[in-house]
Amino acid sequence: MGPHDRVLITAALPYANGNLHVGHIGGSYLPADTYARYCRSAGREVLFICGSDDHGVPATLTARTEGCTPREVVTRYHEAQVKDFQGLGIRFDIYGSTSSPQHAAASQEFFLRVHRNGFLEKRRTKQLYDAQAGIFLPDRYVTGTCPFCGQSALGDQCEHCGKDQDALELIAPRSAITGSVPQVRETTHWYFRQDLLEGKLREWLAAKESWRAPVQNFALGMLKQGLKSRAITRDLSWGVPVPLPEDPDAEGKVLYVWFDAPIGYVTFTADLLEERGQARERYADWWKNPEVPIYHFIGEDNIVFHALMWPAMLMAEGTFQLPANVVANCFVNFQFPGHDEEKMSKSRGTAVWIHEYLRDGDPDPLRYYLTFIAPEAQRTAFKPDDLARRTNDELVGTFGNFIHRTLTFAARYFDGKVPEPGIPVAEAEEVQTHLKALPRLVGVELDAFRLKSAMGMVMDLARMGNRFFDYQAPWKQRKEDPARCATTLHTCLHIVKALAILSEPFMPFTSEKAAGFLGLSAGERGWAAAATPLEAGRPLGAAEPLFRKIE
RNA sequence: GGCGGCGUAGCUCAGCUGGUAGAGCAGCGGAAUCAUAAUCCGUAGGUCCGGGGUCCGAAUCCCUGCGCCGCUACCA
Repeated sequence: MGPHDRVLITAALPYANGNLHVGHIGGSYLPADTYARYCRSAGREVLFICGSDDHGVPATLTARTEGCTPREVVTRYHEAQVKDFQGLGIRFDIYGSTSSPQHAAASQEFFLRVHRNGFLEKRRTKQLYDAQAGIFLPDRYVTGTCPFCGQSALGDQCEHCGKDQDALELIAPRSAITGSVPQVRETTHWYFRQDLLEGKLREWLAAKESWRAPVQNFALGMLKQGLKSRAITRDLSWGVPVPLPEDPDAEGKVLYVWFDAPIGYVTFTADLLEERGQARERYADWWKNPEVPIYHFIGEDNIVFHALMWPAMLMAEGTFQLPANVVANCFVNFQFPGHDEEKMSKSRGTAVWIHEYLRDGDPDPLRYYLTFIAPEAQRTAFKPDDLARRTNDELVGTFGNFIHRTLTFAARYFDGKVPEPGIPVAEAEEVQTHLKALPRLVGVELDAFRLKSAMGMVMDLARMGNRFFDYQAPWKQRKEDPARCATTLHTCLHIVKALAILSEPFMPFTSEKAAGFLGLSAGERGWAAAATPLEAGRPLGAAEPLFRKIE
């Protein structure tokens, strides 16, 4: 058993205004699912939480374009995302929605506590307003000319000179939504005084020893520059209403998505417990219990929020514990053969969409490949050729082949049963020794979130199996030394069992099939069971190829 | 501009707190035939981006130059 008996794992909330591509999966959902599966296999009590982030401007714009309601937009994408996750075996305990009434209530309560604790400040500001669309424009929806370099720029930042912009300073501003000339209007917003928490945040972050360096460095670097208080309300109709009924300024305002979204993790935890017949309030057993580590899996773009703003929110609220780790991956770029690496992009057609992949692709090879190229420390690129090569060489050739050759051999020459080990053989004992230690070794890597390394150890086991099989040459031993042959197969079957169990976090569908060949019941598939061999006489099922070649 | 990252074999990358360069794939040579021709063995291949410094000793620490990249607060 690992360091903790109970863990709370979250994966970044996908925005419910688009489909998922391999970058999303590799960056956040797959690592989170892999870790969650490992924890479950190791016997820990796990809550694996995710859901769609339904609020925000883009959903309202999509709705406007399509002539439907934001609700319809987010429902459609929410369902599409659920399908994608299921197809890939990403198994959340709950996939909630931030547009639920429960979430609104939870966010409002959180807001009020932060307010009462003195971390909110009301300010009157000027902002650009699109009269034609009838909405205040977020900075990035304003285009114009950069006052610094004279080139065209967006309202939040100039791409040419890199300077931060104040949308109000842009020359000849236009609304990116309607193209009309925006008006300057006054409005009131509530600002979150995260700057008051800089010292506490720095102290908390600096003490983290096991965080990935890029995450910690990045967050500490931001702190060095100083946090700005940040508006956490918006003039929109789609979102969680600001819960200050006695204040006329609050009318028609909602919470900023990045304020309500992370609270979604808490809401969904309560939703899940309710589903399981417990009181919603029991969420506190997880969120306010220092015995339970909370791990947030996110993409690199989210570091600011999860390592700074969200912890600041939790500190300001005052009753929650802070995340134990924020596990961030970098982006995955995309590279067609013969082309330069590019960002995943909808418009340029350089994204591999999950629903398209799943039409004729198997989930496990994608999971395997994404874990192998996982950008744990730096960006990497998704290359279709590379996916095919790794599938064919490593999954078909090494992993699948070892299991298949072992099982077909046992079926043919040992009557489809696990043989009684014959005489002791030194090499077989070495394998036993290795297998005895392996679950723990792989577990150490997983608990340190070195998923690529952990999976590499599992693949190495398959290589070891092939090497052992060839070296022993049971097809020869069978005739010359049947006792040794029995030992060989007994050992190989133990390796198959270990592969079936230890590959589960990475390739759950394959693991399920392999465990089925061995007739392993759910109770026999626990992580530590990989260390012990199959008992002699156990009947084996018929093996079939675990993977098919690509192309 | 500010902050950060990367540059190791033909390719993709490992190399934690400094102690004689590693893996997979591709290449070359061989073995084997139980297996989805899937496997195994052997072999070759690197002034660890350049330059300085610290040290008995640096891919590893410090400085500097070059090249690539990211973030900069609503793209995982």
